[in-house]
Amino acid sequence: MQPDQLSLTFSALADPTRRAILQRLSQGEASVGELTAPFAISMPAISRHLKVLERAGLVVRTRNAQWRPVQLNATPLAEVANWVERYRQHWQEAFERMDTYLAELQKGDSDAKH
Amino acid sequence: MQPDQLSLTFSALADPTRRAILQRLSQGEASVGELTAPFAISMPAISRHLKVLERAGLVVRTRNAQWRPVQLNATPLAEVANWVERYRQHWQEAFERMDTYLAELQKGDSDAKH
DNA sequence: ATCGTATTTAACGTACTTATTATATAACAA
DNA sequence: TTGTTATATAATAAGTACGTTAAATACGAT
Repeated sequence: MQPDQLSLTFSALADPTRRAILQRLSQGEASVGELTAPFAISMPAISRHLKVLERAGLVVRTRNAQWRPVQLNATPLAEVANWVERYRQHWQEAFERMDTYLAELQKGDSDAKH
Repeated sequence: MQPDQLSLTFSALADPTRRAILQRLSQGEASVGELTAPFAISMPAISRHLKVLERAGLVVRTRNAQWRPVQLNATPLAEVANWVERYRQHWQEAFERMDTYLAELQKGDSDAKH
């Protein structure tokens, strides 16, 4: 049973190296070597990360001589945005409750000074 | 090296069972038994999923007699929304390019009929 | 105390993830 | 052809994930 697209996307995003790769690619395509440079891990490791991103549809790879430029494909992120939006109301309410609570705490504090 | 919060959140969301649990909880708190019922997996398995969600801060658990009601905490999703928003422009452009391409294809088709 | 219900933890198996180093492949250049 | 550069794959190892069943724990009721 292969995972659904959304699970594939979330799982690809669950690694900071891969998110950094996506961020780099948001500024334009890059070769595997260029993507490896900023990290302290080997090129094969990056190559595997790229495979994960590719399987999730988050990058596409072309070919240019001995380089294999990697490009961002952000379209799977639309589904992520849709999914998370359903919870916006919930977290906003939670933050409001937190604010109210902190304000109450503050009030209690200044009362205590008297 | 423990994972950062965002990785923890994405990784918790990368499982369809856990996402279904969150959806259920968005309608109100539930016991572990209630959360297990809709699934074809054992209660210990659900209990583990809940532990993952708890570690990611996506649920909180209270206590009520022998029940341990689980509640949604959507606040970590705010960070997810922020992260993904940075790519909105990219996927919108990609969809536009796709639309343009499909329109071109369509035009080519009708041309071909002549 | 003992029993029943709700839930967690333990023990275990299997499969996946992620890294490493060493080797293979692909394309260009001389 | 031979060498150089860029990248991928193989082999291996350690750690994590996720499911199962069986046993432990926690609480309430009798």
